[in-house]
Amino acid sequence: MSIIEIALPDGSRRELPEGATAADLAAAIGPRLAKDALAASVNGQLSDLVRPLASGDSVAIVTPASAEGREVLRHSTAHVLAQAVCRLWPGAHYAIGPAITDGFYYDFELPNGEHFSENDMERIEEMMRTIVSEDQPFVRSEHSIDEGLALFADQPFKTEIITSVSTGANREDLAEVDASVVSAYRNTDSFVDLCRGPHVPRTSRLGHFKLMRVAGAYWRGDEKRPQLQRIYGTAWESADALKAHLYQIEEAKRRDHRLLGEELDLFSFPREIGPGLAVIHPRGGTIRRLMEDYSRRRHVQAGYEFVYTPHITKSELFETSGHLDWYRDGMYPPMELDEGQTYYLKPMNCPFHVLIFKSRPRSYRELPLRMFEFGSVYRYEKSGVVHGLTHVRGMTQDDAHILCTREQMRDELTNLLTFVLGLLREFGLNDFYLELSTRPAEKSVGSDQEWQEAEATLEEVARAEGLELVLDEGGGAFYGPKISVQARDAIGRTHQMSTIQLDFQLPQRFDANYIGADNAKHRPVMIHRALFGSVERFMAILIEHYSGALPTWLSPEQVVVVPVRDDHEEYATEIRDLLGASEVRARIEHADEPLGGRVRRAKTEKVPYILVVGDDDVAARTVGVNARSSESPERGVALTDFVSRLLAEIESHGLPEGR
RNA sequence: GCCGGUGUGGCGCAGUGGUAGCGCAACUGAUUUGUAAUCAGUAGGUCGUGGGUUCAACCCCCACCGCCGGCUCCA
Repeated sequence: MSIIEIALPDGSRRELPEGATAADLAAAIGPRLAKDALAASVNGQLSDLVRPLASGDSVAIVTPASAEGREVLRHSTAHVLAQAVCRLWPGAHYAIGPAITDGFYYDFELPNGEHFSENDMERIEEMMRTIVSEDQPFVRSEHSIDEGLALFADQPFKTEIITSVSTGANREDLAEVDASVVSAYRNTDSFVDLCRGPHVPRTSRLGHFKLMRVAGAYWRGDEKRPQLQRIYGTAWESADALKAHLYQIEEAKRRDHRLLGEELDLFSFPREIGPGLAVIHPRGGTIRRLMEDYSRRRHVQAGYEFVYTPHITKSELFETSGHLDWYRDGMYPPMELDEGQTYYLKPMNCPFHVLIFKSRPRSYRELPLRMFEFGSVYRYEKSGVVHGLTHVRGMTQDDAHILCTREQMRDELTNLLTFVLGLLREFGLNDFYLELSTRPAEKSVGSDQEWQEAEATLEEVARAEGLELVLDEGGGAFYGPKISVQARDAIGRTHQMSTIQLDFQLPQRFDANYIGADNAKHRPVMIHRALFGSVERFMAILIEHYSGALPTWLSPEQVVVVPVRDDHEEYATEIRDLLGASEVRARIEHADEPLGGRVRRAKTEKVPYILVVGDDDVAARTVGVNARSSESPERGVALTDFVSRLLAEIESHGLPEGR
């Protein structure tokens, strides 16, 4: 018998008899690996353990506690879900069931127009556990298109997939797959699923899963096609990993800005006003004012000028800008006035700013012209997508448009990116990566040269910042490339923050130009940019990032002074007034209930500093400092020391020196 | 928009085809207190809205509204 040679990830080589499988390889390496092995990665491609290896293959054994391992076991768990549903609802159609981040889903259509309800999850889960305990094998088979169609004759979604495979409709999937063959995985005589694989060897390798929710999902994501029911689940390699994930979900719930917004009395969505339209309460208003004030200050320093524009406009403006052509669905319906004029609420600020630029002839000496506005815009978001402050119908953008010459573009972008990151860091976000969206494949405006130059500049600028850069090939708008700053929050979620967008179209549509040094007309380049994105959404992200415990400089209330008895109130008042004189937001919690209760209230309100003052403090002009950030209170701190500490913290935004 | 869930005093929840309850908050009074809940009392709801079934609906049915989860992470 001949010998094959396999390369292992550590660079070593191992010889195996011909016909050996990845399972054999794992066994040859060690019993523990053999027991752990779920699948294999053969020359970078995931494959089943039982597939024979060829000489020269480089093979890595895939184990459960790895990204690939989880992907495989999640995908296999999805099959178990499908089988469970088919057992409980004979005749059910199953569509697709991939592994996704943290879990899997499967889309179904039940017979007789039946629907899952939330209560069914428990039954299905039970059936899944039965299937796991039956220790069914996953057996791969390969079929011709005709065989495949016969095998899945009663599964319309599967037959559609097979047909699309055979016609090569799904190119990217099949780059390396023979379009005349499909594969299937069989668990039992009665359950087989069309699938590329790979899968775990047996169902007993699964088990740490939980069905999370049921949701509607259109077949192929297309609203015009049938709506299926999607069951989402999560699956992990161990009970502990599952538990940790469920805990993480709980943690995210605890931080939900919608709940904290209510608890901390920051904002609300009165139903009298309408979905996605928030009112910001005084406490939330303080946060927002501080955010905006700080942003304004930074923008002034960075050479921006402030402009103000109306909330509504004649339709003509959005006809010229082109928004009515490609953004109409996102706009509130028009208002028809008596004189036959049509007005729209603005979904974007850019055309207004272009008009300011165009209000008189411009010289190259005026450029770059940087116009900033906290611009409130209204967008008619679909009713199902509005969500807290993050997806609303009325919001305020920290919007600016820079008009500059092409020669200035590079410097502007460079400075802009530094500016953005600097500003975001002041709010305590510090884990970023960048995403560059390049020219879309189909239609786009602007010359090749413009695009290339802009993309190259954005890329260069991104690299100069030394941040991770993710390429979103073809993801730019048709009118220009885009760079977006993504930030990771305290629990590792990423949020798209700032966007910087080049625009070759708008100056052209409005025929905006400037007179150059050569005394000829030139077209300026336009840069759209929002740093917070929407002020409301940014506020929501901060609330979640900090679990509502905003840094002292942003806290609606910074200090609560708690006199022990009411004869300490005079001293407490003095402290409050002293702080007030430095614009510190402080209030007194009067001595009409026990100290513990008053401290507790201030704690639940997440006030950064509670100052307890009693006999000792009045005598020595000290305070007892109970800081939000510390486990135990500090007694006898000199009042002057506390004040200077506090002011320094507020001034520095609580960030370390040399930030 | 579509699918599923949900809607009870300001907030968090209970509740049953037969006159609506608890905790917190609020208000009043007492309590004068050294670091996460002092005690007592009072008030507050046409049970999301509109229809229907019934002798009787918060509960059952229908419609609408709001909110929650999701709706191309692709055999």
